[in-house]
Amino acid sequence: MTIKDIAKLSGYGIGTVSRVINKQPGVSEKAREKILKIIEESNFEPNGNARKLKRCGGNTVTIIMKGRHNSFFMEILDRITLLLSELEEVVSCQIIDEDGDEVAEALKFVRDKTSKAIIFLGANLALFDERMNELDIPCVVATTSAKELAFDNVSSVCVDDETATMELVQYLTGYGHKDIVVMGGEISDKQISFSRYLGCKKGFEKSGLEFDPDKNYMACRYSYEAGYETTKRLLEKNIHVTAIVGLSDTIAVGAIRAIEDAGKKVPDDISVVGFDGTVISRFYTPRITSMGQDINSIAKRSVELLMKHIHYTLGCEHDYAPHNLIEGESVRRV
Amino acid sequence: MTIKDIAKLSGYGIGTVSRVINKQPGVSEKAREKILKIIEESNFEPNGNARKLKRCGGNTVTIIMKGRHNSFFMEILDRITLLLSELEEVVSCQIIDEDGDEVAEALKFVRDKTSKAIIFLGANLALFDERMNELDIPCVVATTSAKELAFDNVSSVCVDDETATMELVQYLTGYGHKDIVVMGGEISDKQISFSRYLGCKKGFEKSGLEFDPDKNYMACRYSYEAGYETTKRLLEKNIHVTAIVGLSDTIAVGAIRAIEDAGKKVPDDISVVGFDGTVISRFYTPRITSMGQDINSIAKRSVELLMKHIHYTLGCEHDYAPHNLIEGESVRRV
DNA sequence: CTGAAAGCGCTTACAG
DNA sequence: CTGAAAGCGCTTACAG
Repeated sequence: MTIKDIAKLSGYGIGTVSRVINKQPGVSEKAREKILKIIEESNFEPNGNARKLKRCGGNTVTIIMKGRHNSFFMEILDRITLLLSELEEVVSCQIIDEDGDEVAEALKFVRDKTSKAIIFLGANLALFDERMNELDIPCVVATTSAKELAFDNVSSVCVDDETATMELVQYLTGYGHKDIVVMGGEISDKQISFSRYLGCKKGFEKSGLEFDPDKNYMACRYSYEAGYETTKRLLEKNIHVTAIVGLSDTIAVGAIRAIEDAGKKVPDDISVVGFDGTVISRFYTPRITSMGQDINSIAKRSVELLMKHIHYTLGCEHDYAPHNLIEGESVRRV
Repeated sequence: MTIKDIAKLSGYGIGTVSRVINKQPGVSEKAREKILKIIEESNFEPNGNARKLKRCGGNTVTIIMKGRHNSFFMEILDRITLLLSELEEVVSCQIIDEDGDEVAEALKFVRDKTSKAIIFLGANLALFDERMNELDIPCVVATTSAKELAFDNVSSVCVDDETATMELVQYLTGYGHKDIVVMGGEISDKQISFSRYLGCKKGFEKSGLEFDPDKNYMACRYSYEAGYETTKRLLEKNIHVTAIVGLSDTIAVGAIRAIEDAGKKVPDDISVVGFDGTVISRFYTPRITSMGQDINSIAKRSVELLMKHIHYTLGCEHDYAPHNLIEGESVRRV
């Protein structure tokens, strides 16, 4: 069943049928009704590939999500997908490895002419290199700031990671903690982890504590397993620690599990805080105090910015979404 | 940059270029080399939409995942994606609501001619109705058995939910539990929850306990929140319960949280077991005893069956993947 | 308001 | 082994 069949069946030409399908003006009410009826009856759906070929590209909004075990991203993905489908956008999702190359992935979709816009859920800015010249469709990076990139088609939305992390550390020092170890991503100035690292440093310093990277910071992937292993290594060193900052809730969960396995209690022996404010932080035992990222804002603004790009081709914008500390039961005063 | 440009640049015709691109025989080594070199230099990528139009359909394997907060599905998705990309398949993922209509979603991809095959991650068989006539591409349903459907293009892989659930209940009764409440999905004979429900029943009966649906089974969505609320309601009833079976790890987590919030302890006051064997069950405090589904097997067999369909168009198969109990710290003897 | 025709960028018989 | 041509199913000026 093609547009040609519908034309024949309706007695009109394929041009008129096409106009009806695409809700274009310049068709008599009579023709529209008749054609619509026939389309309805025959269950006709235009061939997407032909349309995309003719239109020189698809109209799918592609979401590239980095990391498969990231419930924080999943929660954002959930919101974004919902918002986009309310706008009747066709959305497709690609999930790549935490260490994957999101730009290479995005390029595929551009070359393949299927996507009209891309949302990156997580990003390593180091990968946003000269290949971006080819990536000439609207993009939004969610949860990482793309401000310094200064590409005119790449907007971004994220929380102020530096400030949020600083506040998280200060929260602990406010409870009297001095021996704090922070566990977060590899420190590269092109990654989100770097802002958080700077935030840690500031948090320590503002609280009058010295920040020694070797002592106070441990690189750790954002997973339960990594949080567990890193904490285990820390505990084996047998140094005095009263609080651990996991720069994701997954790390915090792994940390708590490792502490318990070492025969200690959270928060009685060691306090633990997380980052992201994902659902598990509210359902873990003990509830985990976590720096919550405003998932709704991130999703909403990401979609808004993308739509702006798509419809008005304005310059790009870089927004902050709110963060706020969610208190749980995993911190005690020392 | 099109195939025409490559033809001009290389001095050959577009037919020859096309043959080179598609690795078809009947091209001289000389021509192949020259054309390949030019394609390389110009960074040319054939227009996917034109190819798909010509070939009467895309070659994407589409995965339709039901439910956005399902880390069990995410873990399977992870494996399947990996396996498919090792086979150099193009894969795309659609995430729909837990209560969404996966068949309607699949139909979109068929009508749109983008997918060559579909993997359903989770399914409500009630939706697999006469619309399936139109869904005439290879399909695999993962985690739900599609055996009774008897469509010749729909294979399936899942654990033996009935037996697994029975064993889970028996595990508890083996530890002396008699007052057991099971929390699982709505009981409809077209859903996975039904097999598990039957398994419960069997487990009770085989242990010499009466199974009263009103007393021993509570319908509950597969989420932390639902597990929490359902358990809260249960505890408020103030009936004697020594063990709760959550038919997903998320339900079990919610249950534990609710029990703790009621001032009781797991497993001291109430034992809790989960289902799925997801990562969180191993990192929760206490570690949750859970009926593990063999994620690797499910993923591997799903991909194998799909490939069989795609390449040999054999009849469909319905496979069981292994299940095995993972003991944690959430059960005590009574 | 409507239709005939060109053309999007490929693939694939067909003829050489 | 190679090229010219038809055609996949649409959209969109263009002419009427």
